[in-house]
Amino acid sequence: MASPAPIVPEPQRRRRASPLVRRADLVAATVSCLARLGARGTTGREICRQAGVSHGLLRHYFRNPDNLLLETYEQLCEDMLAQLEAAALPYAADPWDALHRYFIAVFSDDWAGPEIIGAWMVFWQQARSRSDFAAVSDSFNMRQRALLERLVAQLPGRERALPLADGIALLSAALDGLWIEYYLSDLRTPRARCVALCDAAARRLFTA
Amino acid sequence: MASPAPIVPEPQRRRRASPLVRRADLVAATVSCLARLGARGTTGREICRQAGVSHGLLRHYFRNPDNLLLETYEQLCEDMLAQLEAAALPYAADPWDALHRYFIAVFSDDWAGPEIIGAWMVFWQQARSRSDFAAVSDSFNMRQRALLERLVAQLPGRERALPLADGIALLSAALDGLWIEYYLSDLRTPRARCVALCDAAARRLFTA
DNA sequence: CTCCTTATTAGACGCTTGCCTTATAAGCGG
DNA sequence: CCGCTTATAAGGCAAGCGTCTAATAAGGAG
Repeated sequence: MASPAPIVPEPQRRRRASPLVRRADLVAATVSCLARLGARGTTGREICRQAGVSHGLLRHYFRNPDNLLLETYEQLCEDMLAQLEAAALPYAADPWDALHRYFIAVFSDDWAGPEIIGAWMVFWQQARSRSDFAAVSDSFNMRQRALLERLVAQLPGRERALPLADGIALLSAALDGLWIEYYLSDLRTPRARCVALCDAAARRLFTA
Repeated sequence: MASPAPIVPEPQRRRRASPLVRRADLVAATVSCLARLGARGTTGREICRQAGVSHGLLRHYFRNPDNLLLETYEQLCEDMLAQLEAAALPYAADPWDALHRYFIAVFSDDWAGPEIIGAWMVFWQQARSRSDFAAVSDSFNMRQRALLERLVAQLPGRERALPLADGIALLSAALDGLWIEYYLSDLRTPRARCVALCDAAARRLFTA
């Protein structure tokens, strides 16, 4: 027989990490948890479990789990916006191409990947009841909309069949809708088709 | 001084109700809870609290809270589909008008009202991880899509700028996107504008 | 009116969560 | 090499949840 287990189990490894790294770890674990387990399964303890740290550590970096959630939301939005701008803003001879690159970026694995996309749904839900989440959501939507407007404004063609504001609102809505569709079943509406549909919608909405 | 409270508090009123009524009560309470409190706040006990029954009763009608959730989802889908059909299918001299009525029904207070709309988000979320919810979601989407196809097929005009399938996919996506938009802030994009945008999109997508 | 089904309540149990406190050691400054 | 900061682990506590069991009465059948 093996010797009995020690009464006091030797403490877990404690490799000390830079605060910034640990915060990033926790944020990443939060996204993963939200995507995999949804709002109900995402608890402070579960996040720490996934991050491989003791549950006491959460409090050391964030006041409470909700706070971590909010910060995760902020960072996800920030990252996505930065990436969208990086993809679409560089000069392109053809403005339609810039828009196309924007569409591709929207459906990138970095935001719409199976390990992430589920988190957005939770955040949207929070945005309806919690004002702090709503503020982040509003800011994000406004900035994304502004970027889209900027891209559309570059398109050639003076006469349009639709008021510009309507066209942008519709394109934006279609984008969101396809996103949901992709979210619900990434097989039924694969990424390539989503992008192609966006392209088609843009042509149809912004040319006479 | 009043006499001391009895040791055994007299049991709550027990008015017996028909099983069907009680089930409906619980389902209604579930929707309300989901909309008001989100996925995290919607617990079996909270639902019963809201329905005004003891928490033991849930088990009497449903095997567990998750089961109640699923049944609620099914019923919500069923009701919405029935209402959409009732609104759009009656004969109209002008097929565009039938489509218009369909749009109005989609944004009706019965499904998109502030006391309900939050529930959908939770269900969508469940649909990603739980296969039984996914099945309901798939069925609902297919039937709704079929209805939309039927309405679009009635529209006049042979030549179209877009493949029909693309047009329907885009219109459906725009519908969903506007729905989200309306969900996130029913002030920013009021119902009337949502419907108007849908009308505009349909004209633009299904005429040459 | 009585009895029997069953809708309903009440409570116990084990588990998990969030919050807080305490103890420990990792790693840097001296 | 030593000591101080602080990142980290561990555990206790109350509250809430889901599950299950037992007790009770409401209301129709006879």
